Amino acid sequence: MEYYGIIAKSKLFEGISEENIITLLNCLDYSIKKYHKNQFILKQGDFFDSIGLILSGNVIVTKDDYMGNQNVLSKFTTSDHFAESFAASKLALTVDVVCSSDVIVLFIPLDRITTLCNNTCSYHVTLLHNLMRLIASKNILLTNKINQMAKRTTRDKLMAYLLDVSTSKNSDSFDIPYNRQQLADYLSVDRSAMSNELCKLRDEEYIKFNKNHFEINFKKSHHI
Amino acid sequence: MEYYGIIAKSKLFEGISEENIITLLNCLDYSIKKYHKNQFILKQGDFFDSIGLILSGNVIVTKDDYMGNQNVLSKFTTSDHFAESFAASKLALTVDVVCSSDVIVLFIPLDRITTLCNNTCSYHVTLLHNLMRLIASKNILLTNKINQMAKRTTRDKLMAYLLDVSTSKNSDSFDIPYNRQQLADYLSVDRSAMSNELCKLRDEEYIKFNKNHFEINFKKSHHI
DNA sequence: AAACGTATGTTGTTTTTACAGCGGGAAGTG
DNA sequence: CACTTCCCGCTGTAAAAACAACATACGTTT
Repeated sequence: MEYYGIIAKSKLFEGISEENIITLLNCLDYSIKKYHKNQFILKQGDFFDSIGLILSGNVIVTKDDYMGNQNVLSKFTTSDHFAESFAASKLALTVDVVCSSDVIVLFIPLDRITTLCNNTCSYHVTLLHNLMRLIASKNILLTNKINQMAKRTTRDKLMAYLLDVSTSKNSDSFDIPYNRQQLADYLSVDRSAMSNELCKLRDEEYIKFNKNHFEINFKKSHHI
Repeated sequence: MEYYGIIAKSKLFEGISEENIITLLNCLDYSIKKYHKNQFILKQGDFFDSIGLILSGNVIVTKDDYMGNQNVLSKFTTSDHFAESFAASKLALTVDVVCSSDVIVLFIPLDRITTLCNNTCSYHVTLLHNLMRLIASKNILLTNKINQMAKRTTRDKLMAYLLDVSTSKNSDSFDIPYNRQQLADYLSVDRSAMSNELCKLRDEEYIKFNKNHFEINFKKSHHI
């Protein structure tokens, strides 16, 4: 296996050295599979009990809507992992996972991670904690996003988003990780309408911004 | 402790008998706290390392928006659990947890669940699996909801939701667990506008419905 | 039967959004 | 420099949503 470096870079194996990964993998009953471009790795409706870790290539997660359009929900690349929530939940997949290039994937059965082995190789617990932390963190992110998207107007969506970022960075002045188009996609609104709304918010002195740097000026206390 | 029955009913301890819960709790270094109505259990910004399991009473999860309004995000009652994602993610709370009645809570430190004890009490692993399954399942639900809410029009939101329910029930004919107002709240749209759109969809013969029973008539294949 | 509450559908008005299109500025490139 | 590309802001129009108000149906209570 020439892939230890790639595995070590993944968030799943964070904090575990390459040497320890070699030992650990022996516990994990892993398998490696190769796919061609455009091949399906997983299909909607499948049940799947393993985590996928991409050793090489790129995959996309897609979902068909009622008009038959294929929507890309997310993209993953080398060292990223996928399907962990489906494996852990034991629910059927609600999406497709498709190769956008030739791909090599390492699969680790989830129960080999959650059921600690007898020899308790010391980093097995780290892996379990990483997995749980990753799934739980995603949970928080998704909940926050829903809270932002649930606002009825673009203005309120923006305010909710900016307030969340401000809170997490613990400052009224902060950078956001998106440009305008990416932010609009994130909030699921039209870019130009959003840009317009941002400028109105600036003119009304709720916020200041320059490129992706923002300052907010409303934190609570607006009302007595 | 007169609460074993309540604990046994929780999803966290599903599949573990009351007797085994008594044994298991000894491993878990739990604590029990009592709160008055309107008292805060957890506040935004807190870091918290335990899972809360409600032994008695009701709590609400709230979040303040930029206008200072308190929005209720969810409600929990006896046998429900909360804060597991924050504990597992090690992230700061982005919400408040407040008592809407007098409340008694059982707190279990998360690392006592994820770090299995030496005597390996047999149901410790079940608890860990339950926890992971619950967090991962919520993850899937949230992802699906985002995918539905991300549609730009009420019509598309409805279609995405109904298609998801249909897929999960594996049938074109199914009940949904919401009345109109609840569905509108779930999709974060206006009830009457949504009701209107549902009727248009019916008139265009995309769907049929009666109360909370729906039949869909579009599944893919609409386009060749 | 009458009165009431709840859930749902309907209609008209106002507000907000999407959409398409354009222009200007910044950054990169030949 | 000339040219392209990308990003962002701006505008007008058409579509959609929110909102408010009311109608209808159905069950329950009195």
